Amino acid sequence: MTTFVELGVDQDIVDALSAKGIVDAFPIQEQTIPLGLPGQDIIGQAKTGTGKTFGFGIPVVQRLGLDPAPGVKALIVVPTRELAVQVYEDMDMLTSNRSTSVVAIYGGKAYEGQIDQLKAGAQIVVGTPGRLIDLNNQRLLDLSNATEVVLDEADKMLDLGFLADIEKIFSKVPAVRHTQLFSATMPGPIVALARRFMTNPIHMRASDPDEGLTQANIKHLVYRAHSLDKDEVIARILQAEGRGKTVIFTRTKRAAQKLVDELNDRGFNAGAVHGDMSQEARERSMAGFKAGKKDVLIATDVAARGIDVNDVTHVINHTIPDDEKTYLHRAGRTGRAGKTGIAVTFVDWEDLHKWALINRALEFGQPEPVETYSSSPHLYSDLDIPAGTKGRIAKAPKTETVRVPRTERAADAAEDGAREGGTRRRRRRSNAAKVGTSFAEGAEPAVPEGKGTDSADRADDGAGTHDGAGSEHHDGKPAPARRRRRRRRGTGSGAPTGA
DNA sequence: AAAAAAC
Repeated sequence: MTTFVELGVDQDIVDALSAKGIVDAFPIQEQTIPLGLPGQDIIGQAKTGTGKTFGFGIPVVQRLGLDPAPGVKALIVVPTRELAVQVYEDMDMLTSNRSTSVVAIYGGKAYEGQIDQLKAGAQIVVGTPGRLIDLNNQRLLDLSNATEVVLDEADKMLDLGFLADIEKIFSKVPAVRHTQLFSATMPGPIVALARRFMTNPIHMRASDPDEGLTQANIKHLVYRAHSLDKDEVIARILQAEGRGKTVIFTRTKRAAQKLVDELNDRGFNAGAVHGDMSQEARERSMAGFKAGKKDVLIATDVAARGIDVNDVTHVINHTIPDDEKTYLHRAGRTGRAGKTGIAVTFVDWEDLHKWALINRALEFGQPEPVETYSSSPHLYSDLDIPAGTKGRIAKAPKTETVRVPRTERAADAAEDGAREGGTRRRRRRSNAAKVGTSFAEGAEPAVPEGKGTDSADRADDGAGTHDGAGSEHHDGKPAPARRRRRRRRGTGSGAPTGA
């Protein structure tokens, strides 16, 4: 571990960090700060929750120096309002021992306060594109001296929904500037596009490219949601012991609202964040969640990126995301700053192709979602994809990846994959083929209703209690239908539901 | 196609 002092960070910034208990630099910070300080353009890529914000933020603050001249000298652009608030708070912390002033500029809020701060001479602006351009058009935000420019969640900022705005913003800042782009995901085509806005950028990756994309601290569990009462199952997960805060993602704003109402009706203390809410209500939810007044947050993908909340132990994908990038960012709300987390994904029947895509892109090596979630609290042993291993199941034998093979062929292939660590490419191809097969089976449920066994479990579960060992039964019968083996696990699985 | 992002 390197300290910030050793990286050449100014003492007042070091003091601000250590006041928050932050002394050692994370790898992405060790790599980018020494380059960012002298003004090197950087594309910084590091996994979720590994400290990218300080990776660009510290150089920005330090490069502005102690120049008291008012006016915007640094611009940090982010994709959502909540992220603007968060990055603003980080920058405000970094500048707490110097006079540099920071302002957050984003929509859904009164203009007045933001304009006042700009007029008062704010030097660092953190904002979302719409309001930034709005105020720039009104000549209330002068970007002509913003020689420090950062795109956070850069791949998102450069995708179609934002690109026109970003081009507009780049046309307003000086041509000679220091430009930093950061994200956990940086697809090749986006990197190529990004170079248009940069000068000889260095692409820094904080991890071995061969390591894969997934965060090693996060365990991924994937369940088929066909004919599953997801609300019920999610409620049960929320009752599991050993749970801290949980973020639940839905595909639509309506689904998010419906779920938060449902969960609150069931007595949970949940909040929502989505684009149909007033900004005030969004921020109330976020603040309540961060402060621990609510321990469940239901969100659309507005909260998929960047949001950093301590002690989120679970991410639940009520609906599977569209692509692997979104999957990675959503899951990355847990397992941050060295902590561990669990990502649970429910795959609806019509979304099997999305799972196939994500499974292949993230190299989970899991041909299909496991059998329907059984409603028992012992879910954590059902499927255990060793993250950060490129899905090389063989490399984690003690993990005992067990699933219910849908066909003999699937079983054979799974064993094949488990045995031969060196055949990743071949296995991946065969996995892809298998997923294709299961998807192509069309009208027939890929897991036949034979999982009625699980339906039975569900019915039993209505009683509310379970014996701790998953291998045991619910109703006196041995668990015959429970075809998968279960493994006792310390957290969450060993305890009664506590319903 | 949804979500996000200005009023």
